Amino acid sequence: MHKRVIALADLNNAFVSMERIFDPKLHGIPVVTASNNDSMIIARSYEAKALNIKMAQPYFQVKHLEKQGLVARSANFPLYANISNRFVSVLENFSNHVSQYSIDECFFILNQKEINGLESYGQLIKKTLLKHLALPAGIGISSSKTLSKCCNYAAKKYPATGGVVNIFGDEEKRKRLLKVIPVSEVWGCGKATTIKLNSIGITSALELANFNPSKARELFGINLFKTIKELNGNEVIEFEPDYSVSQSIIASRSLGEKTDDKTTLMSSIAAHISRATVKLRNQNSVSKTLSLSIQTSKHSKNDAHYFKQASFTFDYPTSDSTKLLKAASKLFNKIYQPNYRYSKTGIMLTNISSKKTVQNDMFFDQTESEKNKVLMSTIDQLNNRYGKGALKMGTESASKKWNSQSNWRSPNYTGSWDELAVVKC
DNA sequence: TCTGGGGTCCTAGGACCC
DNA sequence: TCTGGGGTCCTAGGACCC
Repeated sequence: MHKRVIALADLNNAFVSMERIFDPKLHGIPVVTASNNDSMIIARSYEAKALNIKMAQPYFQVKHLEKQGLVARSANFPLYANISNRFVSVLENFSNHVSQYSIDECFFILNQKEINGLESYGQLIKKTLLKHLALPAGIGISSSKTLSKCCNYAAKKYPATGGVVNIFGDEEKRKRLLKVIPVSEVWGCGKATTIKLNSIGITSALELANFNPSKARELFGINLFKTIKELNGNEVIEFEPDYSVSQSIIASRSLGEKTDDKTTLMSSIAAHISRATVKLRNQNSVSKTLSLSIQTSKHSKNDAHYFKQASFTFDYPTSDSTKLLKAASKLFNKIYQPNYRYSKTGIMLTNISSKKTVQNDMFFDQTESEKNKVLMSTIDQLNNRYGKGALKMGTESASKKWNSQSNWRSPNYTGSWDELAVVKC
């Protein structure tokens, strides 16, 4: 059976590398990127990893390392998204089939008969990313997504690989590679699966690859079955799922300060509705179900934990912020309890369908729908022209107290005319 | 004192129907 | 004096990913 060449490009320490493009001072020193509220570490430079800083570690635990030269940046997602698009563009020069998997990873298909060999083609791609975008990357090449993930693991872990690992069509290499990869590092094997696999004596990726697939299906479910097939070089996971239309849209934030003030909480919820519906309308979709959640910190030892979620299903799917806000307000009053120190609010839109395919029956108020459609597109246009948040719903502005901290945010170099990098020459 | 935000898919269990 | 079986739809929750 003919096999396709499935490659993966994965940016090294993506957010830190992206910050370094615009601030050369950050090279060669320990740098981390902090999540919203500057609370958690979501990217680390090699130097930061060497200081034993862990992924997802709370920042306050490593703050003392600032004395040893640690530098923090607040996450700047608009900037990262922009650079990510350029990353995809570069890869499109090398492959006609590029499928972006995450902000820093792309799968792509290569021609098996690549003239100078797949490995040197991989090196060329890596060099081009470094030259054009100043982004270091690892390249994995094999015949399945899961194997290419394994290749990438080795490309990063073993400098001798030169950052490119190609095992396409090489059975011996595949076995050697999988032998040195712990099963916990296999794409799709999380904590729970790893514990269960270890308990039946499977600790390496190779042992997993040799595990009976139907037995695995029975004990672990369909996903591990697929993983095993993929580890054996079979392309099972769909190459190009449609990422352009989300099936659920989430908007949530930790609050800058814990509070039980209803106005503040509702104001944060209104802002979530705004962001979520813009995204919904941009993909030409409507949603039938709104869920809302409020919660206190899971980690606080002194406070009682409270998490409550409620949802509402509309008679007709909608993308109208005002309708969603009204529903959110009702849900909020249903689940709100005073005297808790709330730390986070969130909403989720589900039951999403394309605007075109929605069928309305004779009771649907067409006039009102048209009126709101015009209002929504006006809001979107004004926000596009004058910047995000230029026009807001009343509730949104009622309180700013929930806004989160980001004290070390780099400028939005590529997304805002006011924040372009200044080059002196 | 201080622990993110955004997704996907699968599964189990309840409601309801015949 | 004894508790069908199969199907569908929905929801909540879990596991995983970055």
